[in-house]
Amino acid sequence: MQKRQKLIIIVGPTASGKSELAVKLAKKLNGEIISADSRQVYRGLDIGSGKVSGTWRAGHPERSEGSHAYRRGEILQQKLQNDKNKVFIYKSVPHYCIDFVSPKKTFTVAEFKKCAEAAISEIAGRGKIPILAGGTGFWVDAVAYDLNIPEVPPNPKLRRELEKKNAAALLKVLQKLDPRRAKTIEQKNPRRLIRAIEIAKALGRVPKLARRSPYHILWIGLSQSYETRSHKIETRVEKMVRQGLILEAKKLLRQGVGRKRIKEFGFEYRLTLEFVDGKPSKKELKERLLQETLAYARRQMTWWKRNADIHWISSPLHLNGTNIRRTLASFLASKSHMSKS
RNA sequence: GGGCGCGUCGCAUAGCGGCAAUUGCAUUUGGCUGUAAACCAAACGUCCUAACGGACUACGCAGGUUCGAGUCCUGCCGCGCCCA
Repeated sequence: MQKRQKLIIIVGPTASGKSELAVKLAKKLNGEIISADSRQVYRGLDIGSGKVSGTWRAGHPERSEGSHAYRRGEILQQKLQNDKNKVFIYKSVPHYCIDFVSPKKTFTVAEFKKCAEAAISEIAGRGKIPILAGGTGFWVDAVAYDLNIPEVPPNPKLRRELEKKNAAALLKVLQKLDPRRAKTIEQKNPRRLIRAIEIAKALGRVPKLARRSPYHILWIGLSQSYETRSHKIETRVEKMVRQGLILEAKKLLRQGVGRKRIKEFGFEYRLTLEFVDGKPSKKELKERLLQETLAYARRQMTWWKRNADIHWISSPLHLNGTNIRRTLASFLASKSHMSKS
């Protein structure tokens, strides 16, 4: 029987300190980090997505000599586009799958999955331990459970066509194409229905979702009390606005990213665009940002709550707690391979 | 002082005399098969019941008309606009 690759996964709601914990663990355990955040993959979404501020480095992640550091956004980045070994460095720890896609493109879960898997075997191949950290539940699970996401790329033309129909009509279409999936799907969710039809048209039917676990995983979750969370989020919102969330949105506009596209990058950007258009005041903007962020954190927790494998800790600082320390130690001592199998 | 209009469940809105009362936001809970910070669902006066359901309290306040009033009438209070 083949030994499974070890993987540490860090999850938690926004502003819980995932990045900090990931870096801490990476340094302690000689690991490298894979980001699992659906917006931090894009270049230019820095403040609004809460991205850490790192630099790009060409060459092998471990060979510091002969490699060059580039500040994000510099022209030299173009040179890096073709460099397979480029790596995003934050606090001297390499980060993968972050800050490398044009915001004009759409980067899907399936692409992320490939990116993360490549990074994991890359890291493991060098004898280091991969740490997957991020707030996008679906993306994390896609990797953790090797979800067999159907190989059907988005079909914009079909989607545009289907978007004209309502949920009931879409359901009828799906029922004809794939009655089995029609029974299990959320029957009032147009987005899901459209996607299911898209898959069914391409493959005949929607394949059953298989959940495997190709990795030996240690799940660590960060959670805090409601008070701590709202306090932290309030601080984060203030900081975002101060650091130039509004300028960032304007910059995206200037770069020719469409308004509709920008709104797809989440409520921060949607609300900021509304502010730019002069609807709410700055005070209202902050209030709404706070409100939306709290609601978002709640939804994230809904996703993680049902995952019984997660070891919850309340702060990155509590890594020395007896329980988590023991768990970590036995995980590291367990007999899985560190190198790729 | 005169004329008009408005006061509804946190906020905003709807409500031909049959109403625990519409819708949006917020809130709470939950879901999630290539948009996932997206998208979708449920609950949201109080109490009782496993449930169908029932009881009570509610549309600024006080009266009145009516079998029945958020809805009509009178007065009061508060708010807004216009004329003085």
